[in-house]
Amino acid sequence: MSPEPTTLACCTPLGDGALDEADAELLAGVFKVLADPARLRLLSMVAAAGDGEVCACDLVEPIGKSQPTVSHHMSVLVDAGLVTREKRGKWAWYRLDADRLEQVRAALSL
Amino acid sequence: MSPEPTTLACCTPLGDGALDEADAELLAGVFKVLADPARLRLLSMVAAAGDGEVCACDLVEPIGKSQPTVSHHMSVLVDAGLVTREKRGKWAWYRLDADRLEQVRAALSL
DNA sequence: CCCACACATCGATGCTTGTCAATCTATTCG
DNA sequence: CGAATAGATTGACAAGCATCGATGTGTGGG
Repeated sequence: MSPEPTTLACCTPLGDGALDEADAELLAGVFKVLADPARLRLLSMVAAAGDGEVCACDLVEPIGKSQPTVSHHMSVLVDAGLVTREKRGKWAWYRLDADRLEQVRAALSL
Repeated sequence: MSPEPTTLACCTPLGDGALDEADAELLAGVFKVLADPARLRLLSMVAAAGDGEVCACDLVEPIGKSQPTVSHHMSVLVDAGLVTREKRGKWAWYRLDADRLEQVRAALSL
């Protein structure tokens, strides 16, 4: 999707006066990632993974979407820094980045 | 916009196992509202209002968008329950719904 | 009563993006 | 090496949406 890996942490909280255009764009980018039901379900599945990680092969069938679509969504989540991907052998394993999620949560503080 | 005022509170937190399709749709709807820079800036301006409320007339110029566009965005925020609108005379006054925002924040908990 | 003003609504338009089929890449195993 | 499998990438298409100009609606002042 976006070439830039959204390195910027994220975000002046809403409460800190009015956001400038740059901050708003950055924060909106994170919410754009969360603004899709399939992506939210995938994220929650990663978050709920028993041993902290989940294989891509276990995501396709329960989500009811095609493999390319799931791969696409996972890439978006990775680019946003919300999950990490590790390829082991033929499989891709995903882990939640809890700190990143906490950052986003903090951005909604007043 | 949407006829339904999004009455549903919002949301099983991400941590509570995998979200079902309905919850995901609902939660994604809230994030969709937040996934626009202009809307985030407007929301932050309402949140930062000195006396707790802000007039629509004070939003158009600083945001750099047309009056219809601002009106549209504010309606979306109202429909999402994030702000309330009160018309007094010729003017529309907006207030932040902090509880609602807190609900959204809580949805990102693990 | 009429005009000016604040805001909402409508219609049209261009861009973004979720989705899938087809294909490509990489890894494992005989 | 060659076949099979997991996953990523590409291309195409449709749907959604941000945006604006034009217009509609309601309010207050003269």
